[in-house]
Amino acid sequence: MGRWEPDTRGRLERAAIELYLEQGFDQTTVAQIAKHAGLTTRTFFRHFLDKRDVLFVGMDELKERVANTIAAAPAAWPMVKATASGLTIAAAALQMRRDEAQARRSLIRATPELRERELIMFASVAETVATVLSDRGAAERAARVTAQAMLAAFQVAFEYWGEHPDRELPQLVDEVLDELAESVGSDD
Amino acid sequence: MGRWEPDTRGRLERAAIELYLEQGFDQTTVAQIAKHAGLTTRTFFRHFLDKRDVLFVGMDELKERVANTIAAAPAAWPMVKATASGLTIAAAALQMRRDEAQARRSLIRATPELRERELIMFASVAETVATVLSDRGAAERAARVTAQAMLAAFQVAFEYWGEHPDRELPQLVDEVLDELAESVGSDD
DNA sequence: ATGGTGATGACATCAGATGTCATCGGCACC
DNA sequence: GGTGCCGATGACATCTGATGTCATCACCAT
Repeated sequence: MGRWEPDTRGRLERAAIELYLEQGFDQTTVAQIAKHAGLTTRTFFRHFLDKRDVLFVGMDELKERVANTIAAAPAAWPMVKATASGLTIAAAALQMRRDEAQARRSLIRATPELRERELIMFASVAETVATVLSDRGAAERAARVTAQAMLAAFQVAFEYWGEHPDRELPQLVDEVLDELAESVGSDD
Repeated sequence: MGRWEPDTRGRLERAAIELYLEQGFDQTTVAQIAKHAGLTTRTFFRHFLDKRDVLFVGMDELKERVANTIAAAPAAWPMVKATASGLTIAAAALQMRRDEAQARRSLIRATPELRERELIMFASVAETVATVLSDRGAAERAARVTAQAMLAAFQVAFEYWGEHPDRELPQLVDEVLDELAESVGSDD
């Protein structure tokens, strides 16, 4: 697709992340990013919704994979088991890019604007998961609360992973989900 | 405190909400709000962090009330029961200002920027609750996931309340928490 | 009355975001 | 191999949110 130098989008993405890590998100202007990539400000905004968008590319695809995994789970599985299988896929994907994922997480934690965007992303995944669970036959409100709560558990595991980078994220997700079951379980 | 016309902050708040409802959040400029209140743009930003802040004043106080309620719950109560008591307080407070709360919710749902801010607010409450639960002696990670998951349930109830304005929010919170216990309970 | 204090106005500036139009390269089609 | 269309980019303009700076004014204590 590149008419001049190829891979416009990729160049912008790499330039942005490099500058964000170097001098911080707030201190980096879109003009700097564009110049660093040999392009113009206007072109940056043709490829990304806003300055934050750069750090969340690929999340839509991951969301799709989670949704497909849950949808493909055996119909006999209860909601939690099907959902857990989807979350494990996501955790494994992040684990494979550990250093990159941790670096992005650090950036996001250091910048409220980015944290907002991250929360929107998680909420979007939760909504999608809830829809998939509904389609599997679950009651809508129960599907929503299950999806939201399990995504919350995923976030806690993700956060814990940031504090213990040598642990394995999929394992942490399992542990936190167990803790959730124990604490809010109806046997309490 | 008012040197010229009194209640600067209140006038700005009312002007902002009026204009947001009249012509939408995005279509309203800070200059319009300030002019409508007989003040200047600069003064608006002296009283509010940003354009969105106006719609979330009072939430800090509500957060404090929730935290205090949980902290004051009998030490023998399990995490979920103590947390539920705090959430019920919040639900009752919102129920008392039903029309106002619903109007704000509609505005927030119509504007992604505001949704982001709402999620930050919920996350902040969840963090605070997790800290309180930790202080009560719960294991930290279990406290975090319990707080996050129960706040997620609260959000689902709040959302459902928007779709069924005649239901009582505290009752809905109870119902959704029951659904959560049933679905993620360790007896599954 | 008088000087201090804190809130406000007036002005300037910067960055994010968006619209508009010209331009340039590649591609299909003739 | 020319010709013209289409999509991506550059150049320019503009709007608005946000922030810094400084003067000014009312109120208050003394």
